[in-house]
Amino acid sequence: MRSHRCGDLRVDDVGKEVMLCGWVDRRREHGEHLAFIDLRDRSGVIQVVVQGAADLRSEYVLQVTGKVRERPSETVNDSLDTGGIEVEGSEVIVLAESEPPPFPIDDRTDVDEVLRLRHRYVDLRRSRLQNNLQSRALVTSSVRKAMEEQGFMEVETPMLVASTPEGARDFVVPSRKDPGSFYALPQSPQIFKQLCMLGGVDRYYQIARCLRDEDLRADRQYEFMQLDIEASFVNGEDIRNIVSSAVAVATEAVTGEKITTIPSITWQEAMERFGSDKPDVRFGLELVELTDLFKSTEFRAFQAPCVKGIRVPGGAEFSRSRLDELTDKSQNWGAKGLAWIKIENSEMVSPIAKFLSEEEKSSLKAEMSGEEGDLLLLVADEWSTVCHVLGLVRLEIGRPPINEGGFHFLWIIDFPLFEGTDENGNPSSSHHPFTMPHKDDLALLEDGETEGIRSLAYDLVLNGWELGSGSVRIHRQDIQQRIFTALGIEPDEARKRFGFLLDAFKFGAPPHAGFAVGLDRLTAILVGEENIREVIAFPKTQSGSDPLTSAPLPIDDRHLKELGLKVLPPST
RNA sequence: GGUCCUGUGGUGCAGUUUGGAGUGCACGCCGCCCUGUCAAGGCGGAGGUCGCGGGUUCAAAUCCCGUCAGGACCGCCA
Repeated sequence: MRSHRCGDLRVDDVGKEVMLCGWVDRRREHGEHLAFIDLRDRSGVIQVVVQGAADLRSEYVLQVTGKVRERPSETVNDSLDTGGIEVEGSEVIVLAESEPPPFPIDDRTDVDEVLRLRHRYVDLRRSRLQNNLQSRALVTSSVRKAMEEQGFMEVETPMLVASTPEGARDFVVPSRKDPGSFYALPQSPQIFKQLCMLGGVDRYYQIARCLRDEDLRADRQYEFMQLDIEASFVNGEDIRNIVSSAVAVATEAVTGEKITTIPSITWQEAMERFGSDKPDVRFGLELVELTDLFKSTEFRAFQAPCVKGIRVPGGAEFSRSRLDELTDKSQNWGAKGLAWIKIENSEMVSPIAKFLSEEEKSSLKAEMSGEEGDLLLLVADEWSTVCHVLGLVRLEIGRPPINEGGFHFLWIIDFPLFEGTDENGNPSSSHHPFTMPHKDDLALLEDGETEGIRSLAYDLVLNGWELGSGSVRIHRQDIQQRIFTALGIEPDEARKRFGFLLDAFKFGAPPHAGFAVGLDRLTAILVGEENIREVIAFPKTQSGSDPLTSAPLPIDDRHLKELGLKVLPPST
């Protein structure tokens, strides 16, 4: 139906007879004698000149036959790639008419997102999404190539799997043949990729769809894509090098930026300095350790296991309402309060100034390198609360837009093996129960310790977003048994929950390790989008609905009955 | 489960603080004019459940309560 794409034509094509197809992007009519039509397809826009009246409207689909000609020099449009030429339309066929679109197909209008999602097929015509989807395709094709070149083999794993009690809430699929039983949709191919290693696949990868029924965020959808990787006879560093080169290839493909080495810091350091296990290192405002300084303070609020602060250069200008807002948020995030101190006219100006001794004030200023005009923000509490809250305060105050400051990849290593406790008071795995403990901490595990044990788990972080995580897996049954014991999982229970996997490990398990990279997030950051919905063709809203198809929807009773299901009335 | 923000012709906004006639701006739409525009231009016109429900008031887009939808975040996400 067409000989060329609109945006591909150049001055070299002058004189050619072409046939183009596309949408009416914009029209400029000059009465019954002359009209200019900007014809748009995926490649771009070209001006079609029509002699005589043209009864065309926005978004009509046209097939245009005509000759490419150079524009008169005074009418060249430098802001268009095709601006030096135009097509003299000799025949214009309307392939489809269009009602006026529900919103403008341009880049200037910031349209309500529900409207965009309801008419996503129209939204997709806009260059923002066209470009984003193109970049997304570039990410997947380039990482595929990178993985293949490193000797990885793509293996597909099932979408209908057994539900496991670990991790996120599962999406479930009722079994028709076995009413009352359910498949789960995979949260990740974790088990299967490890089984691939048992199966001698050696180097596995997959661009895998993962599903988790947890509340959505700007960087979270129910379903998302991962570059999933597992390799045998490698250590964690090998895996990190493999992943580093894959994301570097993707970054260069999309942005042209070369990523050479990706620095590593330990989880401990990330928490101490940035109050986060996914630090955004594009800006300062690092946390300052102040616990010792207030060791014997008279001020009750600072008599806590941990005190840290952030120095905000120039922050003395913060208004009272801004500080109150920060305090409210800090409390919402779990702190008892947020202490603020302004350094004005060489004085420590603060509601709490009177509770601090002169010595405390001067050493605080020195410790935090406080200068005239600065604001000092302090939190005192348990170590984890202090880090968590100040980490969020830091982002609230200083975080730049996602597309500023380049691409700061960072490896976070030496995660703790356990974190928190479950409802029975047993420690929980911070990554998953098959994560290999750090070899230097194996002795602690022997002693029945759980606190302070590091694991061979690692995360990849980009500009403050967790891009993915992975670990060295346990391939020895004795160590696995120790972990289950530490987690309070009895042998019977372990057999029930992970029996098939434990069985598999009896038959010659190679040492292996793996990783998974969130491709929606990677793509979003590479194209400078704050929200992964902008790099997904058909995303869901924050409440998990799809305004286009109205999913989720009830199903009829006959269908329910066939599946052996009954819907309870909404609880009140 | 929680905190905060948003909802006004088809679209994007202003108006809400301090209640007084559906008032305004830009784009789009419809009609007419226009032979070199390119976010074309000129003239004219149509288009409104101010998300929804209730309350206060002589009077509510505006104040109060509730609710729905959307968004950001905390919890949650091995």
